[in-house]
Amino acid sequence: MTDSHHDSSITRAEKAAHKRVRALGVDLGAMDAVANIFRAANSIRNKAERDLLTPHGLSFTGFTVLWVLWVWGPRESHQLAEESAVSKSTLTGIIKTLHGLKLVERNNHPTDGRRLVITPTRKAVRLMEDLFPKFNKLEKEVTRGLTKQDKSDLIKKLRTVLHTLEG
Amino acid sequence: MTDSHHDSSITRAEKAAHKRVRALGVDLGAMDAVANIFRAANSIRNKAERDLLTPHGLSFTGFTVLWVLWVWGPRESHQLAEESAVSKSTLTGIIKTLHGLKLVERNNHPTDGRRLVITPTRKAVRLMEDLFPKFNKLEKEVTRGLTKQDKSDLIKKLRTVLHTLEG
DNA sequence: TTGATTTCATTAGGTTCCGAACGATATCAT
DNA sequence: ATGATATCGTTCGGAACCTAATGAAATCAA
Repeated sequence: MTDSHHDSSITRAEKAAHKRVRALGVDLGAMDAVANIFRAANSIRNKAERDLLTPHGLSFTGFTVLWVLWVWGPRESHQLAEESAVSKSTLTGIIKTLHGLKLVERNNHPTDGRRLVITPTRKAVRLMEDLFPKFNKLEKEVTRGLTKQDKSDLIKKLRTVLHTLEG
Repeated sequence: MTDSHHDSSITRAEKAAHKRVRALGVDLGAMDAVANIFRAANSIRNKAERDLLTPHGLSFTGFTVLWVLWVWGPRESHQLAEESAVSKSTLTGIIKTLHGLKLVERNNHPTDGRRLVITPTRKAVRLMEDLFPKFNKLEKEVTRGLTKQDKSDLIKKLRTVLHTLEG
């Protein structure tokens, strides 16, 4: 039997891992579930950066921040950091990079001198209108092995995990 | 459109995203599937670093590299980089850090002067024997909202995505 | 009004992360 | 043999990423 047969079977790495931990009373289902979440996230991220983002000078996180601004409109720094799932100090650097690319404006809050309001520029809006459909095309491609129902089930299970983590 | 509420739940973010892209002929299922893979991976990673790894001076990637060495035994650099899903240059830095922690040895390849063989130390093996069951406990906790069958389904769908990416 | 506290963003210091360029070694062609 | 090519790991330059410390501004106490 050759490996030309395409399915979603266990990998060599997983077999080796099972062998290693078999004696330790480990929950293999939980282990493989978490490991595959990481693998999928890394693979998709790398592909998106390579095929789509790097040619535009954007990192994945930079794209995420721009996406949040595109969806929600102007945001204060701390909100933007939270929605983008990065620390405030990381956001400071990202904003600096995006500002250098003329993709965001930094404005003082009208009444509170400590706060900063980040606004996407017209250039950023145009970029996202071009880039996001391409990104979604990539999302569609990487999930093309799943039916609509499969995707719905996958989303539901991942939300369950997220809910557990937040609870 | 002005919102003074502060209820940044996932549902809210997803609703806003849907509203933003509704007119663009986007595949919302693919979008949410990918977004939730990223969210789950980030959350689990952050929790593992915070609760388990940072107290031992390990980064998540450092832990991953150690895990690969623990499962497979001594590896050459390029194999180790590939199994750990990092670039060669990143691995150089990680190995430096792990070497500083006395968790790996760096040995020349017996016949090929270019190659490097990385070996986990006894200290590393002891550390993993202590750490991995705790890590698995965390994996069990974050997936406790899923039945065994749920986890099996989740794994299968993620493998399908990975296979699509590799094909 | 001052001083203490809180709440913002930034800076400081360090690791992780990448691609590209680099030296060193091995291999291949002639 | 010897020059060209390929394959190693490292270095370099720069961005991303974190926590802790700092600076700046608002708020609270008295």
